[in-house]
Amino acid sequence: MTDVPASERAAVPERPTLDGLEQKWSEAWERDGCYSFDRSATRERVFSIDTPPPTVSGSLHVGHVFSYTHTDAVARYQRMRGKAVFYPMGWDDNGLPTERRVQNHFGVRCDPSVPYDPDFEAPAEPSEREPVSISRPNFVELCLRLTETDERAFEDLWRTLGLSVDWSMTYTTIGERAQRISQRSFLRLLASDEAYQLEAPTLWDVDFQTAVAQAELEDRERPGAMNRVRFQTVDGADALIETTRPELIPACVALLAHPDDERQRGLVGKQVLTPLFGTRVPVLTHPLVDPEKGTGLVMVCTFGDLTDVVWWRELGLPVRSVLGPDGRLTDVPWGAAGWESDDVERAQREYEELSGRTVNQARKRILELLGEAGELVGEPTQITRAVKFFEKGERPVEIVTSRQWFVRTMSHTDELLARGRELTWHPPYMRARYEDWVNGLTGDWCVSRQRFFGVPFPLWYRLDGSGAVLYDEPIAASEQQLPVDPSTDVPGGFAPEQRGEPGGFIGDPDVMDTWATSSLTPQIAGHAGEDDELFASVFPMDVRPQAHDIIRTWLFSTVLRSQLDYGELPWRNAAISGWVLDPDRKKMSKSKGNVVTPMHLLEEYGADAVRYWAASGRPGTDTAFDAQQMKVGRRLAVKLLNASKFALADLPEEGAELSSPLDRAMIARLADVVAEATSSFDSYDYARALERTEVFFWWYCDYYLELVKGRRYDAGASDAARAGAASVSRALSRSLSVFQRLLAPFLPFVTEEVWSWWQPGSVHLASWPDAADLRDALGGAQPAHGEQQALALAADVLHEVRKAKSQARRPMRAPVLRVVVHDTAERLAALELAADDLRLAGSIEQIATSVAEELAVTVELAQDVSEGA
RNA sequence: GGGCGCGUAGCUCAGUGGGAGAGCGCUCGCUUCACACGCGAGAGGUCGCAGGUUCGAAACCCGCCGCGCCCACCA
Repeated sequence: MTDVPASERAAVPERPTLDGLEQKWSEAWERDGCYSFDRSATRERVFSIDTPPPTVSGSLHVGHVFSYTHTDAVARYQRMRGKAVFYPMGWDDNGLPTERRVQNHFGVRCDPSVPYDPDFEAPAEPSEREPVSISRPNFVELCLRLTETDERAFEDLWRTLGLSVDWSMTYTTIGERAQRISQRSFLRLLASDEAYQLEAPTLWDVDFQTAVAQAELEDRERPGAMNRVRFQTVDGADALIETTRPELIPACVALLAHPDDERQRGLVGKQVLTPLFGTRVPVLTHPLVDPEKGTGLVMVCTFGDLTDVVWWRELGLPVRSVLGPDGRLTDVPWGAAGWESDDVERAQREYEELSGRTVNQARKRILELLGEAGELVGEPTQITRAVKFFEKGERPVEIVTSRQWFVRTMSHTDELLARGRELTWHPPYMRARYEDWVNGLTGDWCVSRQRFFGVPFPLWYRLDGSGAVLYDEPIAASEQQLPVDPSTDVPGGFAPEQRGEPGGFIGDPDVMDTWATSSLTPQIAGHAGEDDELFASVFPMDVRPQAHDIIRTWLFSTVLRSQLDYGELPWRNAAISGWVLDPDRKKMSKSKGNVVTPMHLLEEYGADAVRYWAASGRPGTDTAFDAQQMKVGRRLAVKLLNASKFALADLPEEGAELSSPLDRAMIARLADVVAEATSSFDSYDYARALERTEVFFWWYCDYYLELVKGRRYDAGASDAARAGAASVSRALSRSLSVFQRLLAPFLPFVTEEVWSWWQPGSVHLASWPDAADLRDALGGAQPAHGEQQALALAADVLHEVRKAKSQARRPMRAPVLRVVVHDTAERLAALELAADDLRLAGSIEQIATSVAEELAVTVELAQDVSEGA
């Protein structure tokens, strides 16, 4: 700690205030490059953060403020520990939400087959009629234009909140670097056979008409009807099944029973005819069939749900697909190979009633047809069941056969589980979510999406002489070309005119799953493969902060990509934050309409106050939104202003000694608090660090300051009094410096303000307080046990005196004739060390003592007597 | 169905083997020389229920109940 000459100190304001601190200091930090990453630092001196890039097209809400404050507190702590903190910001701007907004806002539609138009101007007004078809690069340009405003709104918020981000390191997930790195990583996966394409049953959203991944599914409760339907064996026996999806009867490929189900024994091995369509399907067995469910006999279709896929694959069943990518039933060639029927004419006739209809329409119609044919047994049962939805979708996902790109995960699950155990989780139990997810994976990661605003696959395909696509011969871009957009760029060896021509080429029309890019944030932020020096100094990163709901997506996929690219973890720690719940303990979400936007909170309570509320939420724990806590935070900030003003009114003389017992004892306690805050921060428990600091700070203001105030004002009467006053001054400047720094990670604005009153430079670049230094300041020897007892006992007695005055309805400065303290001889001896301070603090004329088993205090007010406990 | 977490004062929560705590809210008091954006004091709890281990359990073990989240092959 450096004492600055009084002439160079900023004056302590007459009336300190929190107003305007956000703007004043965020401008100063930007101007001074306070949070610039020190590129000269080697890896050991770096603390690197894999910042979550917020989805900029989503709404800003207090949940953002909550978790980003947690990370910022840790970042500020590490910076004060002397680390070069690598803390970039990213914007997640690629993906579906942006696409939808661009389509509506500009009245355009992306068509990857349209060539790029460099002179394209977006329509000023969206067309009333048909949307304009534009090329993918043009569409992406519009997306970028729209996201720019969103990103500014986020940046404003982050600056007002006081995130100590190095804004020169900002990246976007659709930016050129992100595209290049995503494409490069993909090409390498392709070369090492970790990426492959396959035509297979794929989870499919019929509205967006794109493949989706297992990780993007969620269950929603939906009402449905369970229908009992009659199949018949060729010799006329009934085989009853129950189904919620009768529209898939034409796609039925088998009936299944459990191998041990006696009731079905007569049917197993036989052929049955599908109702209405007369297709012969076998009755087989599979252990996954639950004999307790329905009739014990289940229909397998291609494909009604994921279980169908399992049965289809394991039993080697044929594909009979009736569902198109738009969610409507397609035409079907009854009588052709694979579509055999005992009554082709009838099958055609019945199916014409369904063809072209949506799933729901077809379901309704086939139930009528089955009813008319007498194949419906009994009344349908109304049930509620969980149905799989794409998390951003509006209709249930279907399973459609299509050609997609996959990244291998199933062959790496053991490595992924091992990496999960290497990673330090905060809090530790969050690892279970990761392990559950890895253990529950059922297939490789489908990374291709039939969308537009994303990173394209850097691939083209040859066309044969008839113009058919030769998917098995992809032409990969070279790494030097990246990033490429195959819908516009041309592969080596071809001319632009050959696009789409027989013998020519065609670009891969798909883009990558948004997580395929987000899973590379450490590489993107660290400029992997493009700035080797930087990347080496930040990777593997120290910490990934994120919320628990995206462990299965973001965290998992990042671990996977790092494992595939480098064979190691992308970071050492995962700091998992909870959610912000509304006061009714429901998750805040746009759809529930319970979202609280943060900007007005920052204006009303101040950034430090909002941060205080956020930092009180413990790692991993969901926290209810509570404006009351922000008021408490504001109180703390105001208290720091005033306590600082008090302490700085009189800085210590050169050579002032910490001679007084209470001062020494307080400093010793403070050293313990520093030690605890430090170890809490080291294990990412910012909330504990704050709580311990705060509790002690309030005690310090309420008891310590009151106990020593009198001695401080009483300076000058004698040598002893001067020494006593000098000791207070020394203790105040010591302790205040420590409090200001302990609170700096949480309340960056007010701490910077009070620091500026008496210290050079930024508090955020000052060194974190050190418990050993504080103890050294006591002259080597720890305060004696008696000094510690004196402080505790003086506080207890002061409390009793205040109680007596309060109960007598007298002012706190009302004089006390006599206080009798009853306690053990040892403790009474200790109290003697604090007697002078106590007398001044309590306006006490005389302190008498009496030996007793335990503490009791008698207070005699002037003209009044009151008993204490 | 499996897993994880939680259950302590009206509210939000801390407390991992030995005094049941904090803040807010509530009540009462105090124009106190850092702070009325303040200060002081007080009331308020069967620590979800039941059993066990222990000299001693809010904490450790077993079971149950309730809430939340994640996962699942929900026909």
